[in-house]
Amino acid sequence: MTNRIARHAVPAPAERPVEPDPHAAPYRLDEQIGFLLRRANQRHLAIFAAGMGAGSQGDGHDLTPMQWAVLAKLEEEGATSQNRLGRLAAMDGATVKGVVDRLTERGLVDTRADPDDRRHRVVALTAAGRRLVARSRLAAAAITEDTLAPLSAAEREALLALLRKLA
Amino acid sequence: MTNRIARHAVPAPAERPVEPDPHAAPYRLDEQIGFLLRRANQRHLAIFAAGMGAGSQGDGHDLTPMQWAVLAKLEEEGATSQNRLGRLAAMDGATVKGVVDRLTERGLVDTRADPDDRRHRVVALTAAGRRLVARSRLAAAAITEDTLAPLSAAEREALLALLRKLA
DNA sequence: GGCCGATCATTTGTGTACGAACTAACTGAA
DNA sequence: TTCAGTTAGTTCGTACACAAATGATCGGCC
Repeated sequence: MTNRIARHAVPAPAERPVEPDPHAAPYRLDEQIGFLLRRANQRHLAIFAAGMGAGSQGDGHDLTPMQWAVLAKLEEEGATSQNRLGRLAAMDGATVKGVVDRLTERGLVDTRADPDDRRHRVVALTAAGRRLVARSRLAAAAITEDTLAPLSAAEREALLALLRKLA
Repeated sequence: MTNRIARHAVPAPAERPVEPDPHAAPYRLDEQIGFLLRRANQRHLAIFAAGMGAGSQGDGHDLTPMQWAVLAKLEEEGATSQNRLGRLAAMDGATVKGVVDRLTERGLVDTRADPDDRRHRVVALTAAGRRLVARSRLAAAAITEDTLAPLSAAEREALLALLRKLA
C-alpha cells in the first residue's frame, strides 16, 4: 500500500510566500470541493489497488476500478451494448472501448454483433468472467468497507446521500 | 457543457439479466462509495472545464484542474521544489513533472536549480503566471460554487467535513 | 421508398494518474 | 570520512478520461 502522496507533514517553505493582494478574496486550494473530492478518490483508488490490484498477494483479481465496474454491471444487467454499458458505468465511449478491449484480451468478456441493430456491439461475460466476478465480490465489499472505515454508520449514510445529491 | 455520460434515462436491457446467485451478498455498483465519488468528481471536472477550459468563451484561462492546483499552490506558498509542490497539491512526482512541463511551455512558471540542494528543482510563478492566477481567481470560486449548487449551506459544510475525514 | 437527423462504435490527440526502476545528490552514523 | 540509507527528480509503461471527427447504421417522415 504505497500512496506516496501527501502522507507526511509538509516541511517549511524554502522561501517566504509572495504576499497576496489584500483585496483578493481568500482562496485556499485545500478547502475547495474539487480538491477534497480528488483526495478522497485518491485514497479510495489506493485501497482498491491494494485489494484488487496486481500486487494483492496473488489472489489473482488484478482488476482496475473501471474494469471491475464493467464486470459488475455486466453481471447486474446481463449482456448489453458498449454504449449502454458506458452509461451504466458512467464512462464515455472511448473509455469503455479501452476497458472492454483489455477485458477481452484476458478472456473475461466477449463481444458479438447484434443481429437486430448492426450498429451495436453486445458485450457479455464469459464463464471465466462470471467466475472472476463471483471470486471478487467479497474483495469489492471489503474495499467499500475500508474506504468508509473513518466514518460512523450515520456519517456513511450522510456522505452517500450528499454525493448522490451532487451527482 | 457536454458531459455525455449517463445524462439520459437508461433504456431497458436488451435481454433478461442472468439471475444472480441467491446466496451472494447484494452488491450494487451505484451504491458503492467509489462509484459515487467518481461520479461527483466527473461532474466537478465538467464544470471546471466549462469555467476554465479552452472553450470557455475566450476568457483565456485554458487550465486543467491540475494546472490550476499547481498555480494556486505556488501563489499560496511561493516558489517550492517539485517534490513539495506535489505533496501540497496531492499529486505524485511523475504527474507534477508533466504539469510543470506544460505550464513551463506556456511561460506561466519557470524552474531553476536550488544552490543549497542540487537535487531540488525550484518552481516559481512568472509574471505572466501571477497575472493569470489573479485573472482566474473569480472563475475558480465560481466553479466551487457551481459544483456545490445542489446543496444547502449546511449540507455543503457537512460534505466538506466528511470528505476531510475520509482523506 | 428514399432522404435526414440521430445513434453507435471507432480513432486520434491531449492530459492526467501512478507504479517501478534508475541516477544523482544529500545525510548521518560508524 | 566513508558509505549505507534516504530523498529528489526523471523516464517508461499502463490505464483511464474525454473532446472531436469519422463512418456505418437506423428510424421516422414525407
